[in-house]
Formats: sequence, C-alpha cells, structure tokens
Amino acid sequence: MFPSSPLARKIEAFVALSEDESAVLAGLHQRSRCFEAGRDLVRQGQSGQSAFILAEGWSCTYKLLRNGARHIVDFQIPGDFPGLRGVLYRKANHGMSPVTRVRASEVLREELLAAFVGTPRLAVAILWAGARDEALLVEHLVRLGKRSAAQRTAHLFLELGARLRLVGLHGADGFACPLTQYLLADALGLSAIHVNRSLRLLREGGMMTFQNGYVRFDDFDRLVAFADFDTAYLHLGGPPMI
Amino acid sequence: MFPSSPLARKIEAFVALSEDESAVLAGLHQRSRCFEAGRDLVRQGQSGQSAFILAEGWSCTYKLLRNGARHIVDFQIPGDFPGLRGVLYRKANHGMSPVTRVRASEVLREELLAAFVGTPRLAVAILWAGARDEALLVEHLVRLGKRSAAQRTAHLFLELGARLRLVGLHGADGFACPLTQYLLADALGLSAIHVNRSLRLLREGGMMTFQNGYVRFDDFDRLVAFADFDTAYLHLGGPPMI
DNA sequence: CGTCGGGTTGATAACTTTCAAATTTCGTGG
DNA sequence: CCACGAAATTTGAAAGTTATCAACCCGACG
Repeated sequence: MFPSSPLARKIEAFVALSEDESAVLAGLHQRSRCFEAGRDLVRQGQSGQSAFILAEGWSCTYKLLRNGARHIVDFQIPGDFPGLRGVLYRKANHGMSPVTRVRASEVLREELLAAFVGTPRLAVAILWAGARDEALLVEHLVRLGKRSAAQRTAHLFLELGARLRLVGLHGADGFACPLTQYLLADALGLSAIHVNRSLRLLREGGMMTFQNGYVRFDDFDRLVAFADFDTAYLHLGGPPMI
Repeated sequence: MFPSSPLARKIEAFVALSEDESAVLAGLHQRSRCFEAGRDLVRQGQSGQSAFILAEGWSCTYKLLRNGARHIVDFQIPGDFPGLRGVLYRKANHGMSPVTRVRASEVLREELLAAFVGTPRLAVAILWAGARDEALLVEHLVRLGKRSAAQRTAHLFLELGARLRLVGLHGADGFACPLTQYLLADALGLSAIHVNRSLRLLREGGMMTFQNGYVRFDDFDRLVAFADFDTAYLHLGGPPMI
C-alpha cells in the first residue's frame, strides 16, 4: 500500500506496526522535498522548528562558533529523524546541511503531536529511535574526549557502517560514503590534514580503506579492537513496553 | 503545601503550574534517598531503568571504556532530572555517580508515564527541560571538538555558573564547586595535570579563580570572551505551546 | 605521627596543527 | 574523447599543544 520508507524499515526491524500505525507513519512523509548541496534544511537561530525524515542522501547537523569555525554534531543517513527534540525549542540551536542531494519530509510540530496522541505505540517507537540518537551523541562525546585521531576516525566509520547496515545500505565489505576529509575533520575535531594521516595509518595498517567514496573494511576485527568499538550503544534491544 | 523543590523552582521560572500540576510534580518526589560518595545511583549496563530528580548535591554521568578509562558526560546539580530519555532503554548505557552526598528521588518509568498522561502541560515542561539537557550535551561536544584546554575549562565553569544561577545556588561573585581536578579532567578530555595548568592560566590572567572549592569570576566579561561563551543554548525561552 | 587524596611544578616525549606545495580526482564544456 | 579548472587529497617540515613521568607540598584524618 505505502512504499516502505527507510524509517519504516528501521522501526519494523524491532517492532511490528499495525496497519493504522503504518498509515500514520506514512502520513508523516507527505511534504517530501529535495535539498541540493549548499541549501540548508535548517539554519542556526531560525525559529518555528520542524523535524525531518530522511529518505535519500546524507546530511549533517552542525554548530557555528563565533570565530567562524563549524563543528559537526552528527551525520544523518536515510531513515534518520533529526530534529525530534528540536520541536520543543523556540529556535534552532544548530543548523542542518545536506552533504549530498537529499530527499526529506518535513514534519511540523502539530503533525508530530497529533501522530503521538493518536498512535501511542508509534510514539514510543519514534521516541525510542530518538533516544538512540542521543546515545550516538554520547558516544561521539567519548570519541572526542578519550580517543586518538586514528581511533576516532576508525570508530566513526564503524558506527556509520552499523547504522547503514540497519537500513540496507551496507555492502559486502564496506559502504559508499560521500563524506570529504574536511567534513570528517569538522566532525572529529581534527584538521583535515590529520584526518588524511589517520586514514593513511588505517590503510597501511591493513584495517580499512577510504578511497573514491567507498569505505572498505580490510580487517574488521582488528579495526574494532583498535578503535575500542563496542556496539552495545547501538543495539538497545528495541523499544520497551510494546 | 509542598515544600518547593529545585526542579519546581526551575520550571516555575518559565511557566506557571496549576495546583494540580504542582501536586503531580511533588508526587514524583516520593521515594527520596541519599547516596554517599562511592555508591552509584545507576551502574552502566544495569537494566530496569528509572530517572532521578536531584534535590541536593552534585552527581555525574559517565561512560566506561574497555581500557578502564572513564569519560564524564555531564554533571548534575540540584533541580536536574537525569535519565529522562534513559527510561526508553532496556539497559543503562552509562553510569551515574554522586560527586558529593546526594539526595535524589527515583522516578519509575510507570510513574513518569502516568504523570505525562494526566498532566500534559507538565509533560511538555519536563520534556522541554530534557531538551535543554540535550543542548548542553551538544555544547559539550563542541567544547571538546573545537576549543583549547583553557577555553574548555573556562567554558565549563561558565555553563555550570549559569545553571546554578537558575536554581539559586550562585553567589555574588561565583559559586561553591565540589569538583576535583581529576573529575574536571575526565569531563574535559584532558589530563589532571593540564587542567591544573589551565586553571593557573585563567587565574594568572585575572579571569577566574578556582580554589578551596569555590569558583570566583574575577573578570566575567573577559572570561566570556576568552571562552567564546554564548548563553543562547541555555536560554531556550521557555517551553512552547503553554 | 604517618598516610592519603588532592593540588602544584618541571622536564621530556608524544601528538596534532599550521603552512606551503604537489598531486590526483571529478565535473564540465569544447 | 580530451582539455581545463576547481575541489579534494597527499606529503613534508616546523611550530604549538597536551600527555606522561617524577617529584614535592599541604591539609585532613586516623
């Protein structure tokens, strides 16, 4: 009936939705729009917040500093639902930019609330997905606080790989990755030059290769050990009480 | 009728609660307990999650790495409501330790849900406070990613000062702060030695002094400029739709 | 009186950035 | 299909920042 979106597939990997719930979820996907690279989905400081459901492409959320520097808070991939908590703010406290061409559905605060009131099980499922995003944020924090440049880099790619696998965008030995080394640098708190060195170290160490827009895991287990990657924070076991 | 808790005062600084809503909020404060230093409120990996409302004392949430290192995700002060989103997990993905002796009320998932269903305006107010906590997390991320050691240190103290002011725990020129340099180091992603050096730099620069458990702002404006501190992320203007 | 946790300082080593420049890749128009 | 320019990647050398190691100081506490 409805072409299944990446978000729907992601949720249904954990809980079975009723026909009604699926319909409400599909209804949130009206107002689908495309955003070219360079045209922000959300601008920092903008008021009248809404959330987005990503269908295609990658985007990033970022914060600008007064000195003009930009820190990337997270990358979004198809099936992500950024801005869930932002609807409770009056003003956007961070911006969102497309990394590639993006197709996304804007979800207004009122629509979201209506969906939550009408289908509480769906609400819990969506909020649980949002809680997972917060776990990602915490892990990103630890990445910046306690890991070396090469470990951070490896850890981020492992996380992205695990997320992409959930929505079927992971190949046999790696995944297509549209990020530049400058984007990686702004996310990892490193200079682009040092990201390059870290990638070389990982490549020459036989652990992973990132070239021509493709990430290939050459020795997955050794990479996991090197980055101290623990998947526990990604597998929260599905929403409770359903 | 009810002795007003720090959380109630914090919320009422932004929205007026009805008598019913105040009563429900006060009801969440049953099951008040004390936690001595060394006895964790939540242990990483523990299941059956609940949230806490802090009434007295400071605590910290942390993540443990496999190599035994610990990264502190956030500090909690009176009036904070940690674990709000954690109730949607099956397992705690981080621990919570008291920094000083702590008095806190445990709030079970069922109680929280019941309060949300019965008093939706209170729910929005509490969720909005939780959204502010997420803004703190994002700001912490930027702190680690894009600021120097001394800037990070200054920035954290400015943030803590702003939070303490909201609950009336900020004095004329600074605030009482029970953190050790080791705790600061684990939060800021620095070594304790370097925290010490950063504090000396701030002190000798005439910007702020942290000694004998008290933070004194010697030149607030210069400190704000030095740390590139922007209060926008703390003042979200109160919950919308109320 | 001795120990212990926390704070302070100096010297050295490791890591990361900055600056400058070469090389490769990619999209576009000829 | 090739040429071209812009963007992205790669490399080297020097400078700056932060960690690590090793002491020493100090006040609280048994």
